[in-house]
Amino acid sequence: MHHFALWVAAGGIRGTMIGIKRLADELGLSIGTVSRALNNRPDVNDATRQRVKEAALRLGYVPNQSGRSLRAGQTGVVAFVMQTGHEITGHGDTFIMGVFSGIQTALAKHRLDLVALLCPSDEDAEDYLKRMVSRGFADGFILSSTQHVDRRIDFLAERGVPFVTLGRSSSDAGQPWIDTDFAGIAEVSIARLASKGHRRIAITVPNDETNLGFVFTEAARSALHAQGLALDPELIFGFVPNEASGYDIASRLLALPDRPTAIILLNPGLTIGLYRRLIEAGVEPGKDIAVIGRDSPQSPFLSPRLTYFREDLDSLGIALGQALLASMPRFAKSYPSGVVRQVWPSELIEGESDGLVIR
Amino acid sequence: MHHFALWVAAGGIRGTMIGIKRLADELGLSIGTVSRALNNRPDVNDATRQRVKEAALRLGYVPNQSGRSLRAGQTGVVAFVMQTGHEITGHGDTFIMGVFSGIQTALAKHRLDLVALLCPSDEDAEDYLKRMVSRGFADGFILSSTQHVDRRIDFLAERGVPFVTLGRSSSDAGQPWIDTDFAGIAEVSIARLASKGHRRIAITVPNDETNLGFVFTEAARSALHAQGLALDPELIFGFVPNEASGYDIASRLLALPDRPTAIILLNPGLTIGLYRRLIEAGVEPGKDIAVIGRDSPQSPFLSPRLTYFREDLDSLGIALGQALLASMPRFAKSYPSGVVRQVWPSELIEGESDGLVIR
DNA sequence: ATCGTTTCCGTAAACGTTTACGGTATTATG
DNA sequence: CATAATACCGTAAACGTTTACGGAAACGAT
Repeated sequence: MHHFALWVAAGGIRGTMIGIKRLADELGLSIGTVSRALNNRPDVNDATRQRVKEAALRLGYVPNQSGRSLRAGQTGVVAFVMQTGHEITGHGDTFIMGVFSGIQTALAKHRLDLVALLCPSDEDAEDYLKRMVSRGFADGFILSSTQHVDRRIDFLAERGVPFVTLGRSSSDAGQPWIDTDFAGIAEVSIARLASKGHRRIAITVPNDETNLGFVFTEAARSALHAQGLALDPELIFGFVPNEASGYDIASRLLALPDRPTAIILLNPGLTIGLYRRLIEAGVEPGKDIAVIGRDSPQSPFLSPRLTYFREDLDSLGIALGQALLASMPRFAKSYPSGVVRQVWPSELIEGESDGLVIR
Repeated sequence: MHHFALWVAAGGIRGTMIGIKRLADELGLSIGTVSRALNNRPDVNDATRQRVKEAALRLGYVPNQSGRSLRAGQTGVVAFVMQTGHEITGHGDTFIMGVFSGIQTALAKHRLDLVALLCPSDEDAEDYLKRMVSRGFADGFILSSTQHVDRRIDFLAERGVPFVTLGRSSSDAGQPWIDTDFAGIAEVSIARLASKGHRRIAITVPNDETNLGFVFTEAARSALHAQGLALDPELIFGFVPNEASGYDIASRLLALPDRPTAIILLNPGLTIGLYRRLIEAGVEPGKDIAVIGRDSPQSPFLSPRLTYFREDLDSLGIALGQALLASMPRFAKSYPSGVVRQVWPSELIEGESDGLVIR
């Protein structure tokens, strides 16, 4: 049986932590020599180095991060900042996981670790970031869900902290960013719909100040213009990034006196809610209305098959990671100079959901 | 215009970092007094304390984390450990975000920060954890996706590091855990199906060594036994936690000479893939086969409506956070003693997908 | 006025690293 | 053999905090 009565971890972290001093004692060496041996400094005997490394491995010694970063002024950590709850919501977990994976492959070359910083939903995003930066939590930051005006960007730039953003912003401190190619999405989808005779095309934009809403609205406007169409304000549907919002949008759309014949869903989460509501109303996607969406784990499995835009998230993550590395003084030399500010292409996966042709 | 040519962050982190020394100089005080003032120690004049706090706020001073944790031997950080890619996959992002939110409310009382540690998919999970623990990254750890035998548990217990696991394991070091009530899910769903006349009920279990597969298999076996039924090995479908796997399971199921009349999906991601494949084959969920699933953001919007089990993730997260706090020496006194090892109840949401009645 | 308390603050050590510097053997050079 | 160069290692300072300790005022009581 186990000691159910009082399970309080024995010594906390420090209790059993094995430090460089302990390792040095074990070897009969000074801590200086041990440190140099482990860090592959030139002025240490090869035999000694082997001996030290062997002992370190045997005793499970790993340099204490606090000590190291205090001395070096750097942490070896890169932080991806997101907000609990309302962040990647609607994209499904594969979105963020794909990006993470890419970032990590970029960071691995320099033995940097990626962690996700979770801003509580009841704390101000800017305050939280300030706290984390000032505390010296990481050597570089990756910001997501960038706002139209985003004071976090100004703050980081002013502090001289290396950072990149996933998503551009009108707050521009000259920092690198990578963003979805919303212009491309607008052009391709609207041209496609227009060629099928659609003239009333609805779009969806976030309800809040997320910057992509501004970007996409403009992109859609000019794409429509290029087809000789106008953007009807009545056909701009605000959303929050979840499934219920898609359901709600469908309701509003169906209630319209002059219904659109097509809709472009900017957020993947919307799709299934919209589908559900349409089906309830006996309106079949692809047959009675055209729907174009974004990628999510569910996208390939919807019935009727969804037409959607897909991005290569892994390579996006790699680019994002490299952009950050290029702006970190230590690593900049290994990367081409010049700020990365790049829209990332989307590929159109053709399904049945936009099959409707207006004669 | 901006300086596009060479955007390398100015001084890195340290360059502009304002430390306690700087703050003390500014105030004409010693660093000791400043520190005491900020930490609400009794032996400092109230007027001085106000002056210090005001100046700290004005200058944006935040104690450097490395210095602080080096001195105190604690970091003020709790780490949720997950694996990039294969972790929460299939559950949708609301699952993990709900849990995070709960954990954070529990931690907020003690001003602890929650971060997510992302083990790269190409690194061994145990090695990664060892690295993070030894480096002193956090004061406490929350492990997820526990394996049937999970050496991480033994390691943490041996090191005396406070930790809890989300999901039990056969590796038992007496640590606290919280897990889904798989027995309850098995009993309720199987009793429900049996009462509708089902006798060939298929179940799904993870392909890998994830512990919940072992737990659920046994739970299902005894729940079936209670209904006078047996668990047919042919009706145990292995899965990986994603949508494509659900599609695949449906294919295998349809190809069976003696098809099951019902299936229980243990992972939410499977559902939509299974639905898709069934619909392709002209087999309608709820009419031609009974399907019971788990909660995901999509669950309420599937057609036909899914019958599924839902958990209150926020309260689960709170309990998980409190369990961890109770095992941390600093905070244990604020929490009831006794190890938390708890299965978390699920609620059945009735839909149409299990409507099929066998006469 | 003396002495004991209390209040407040400065000093310095410690946490675990890394690294500049200096010192002692060892080897090379004349 | 004497000297210079080299190889290797120990010493100590520094990073930014927190906190035990001690000291100097200010205050209270006798």
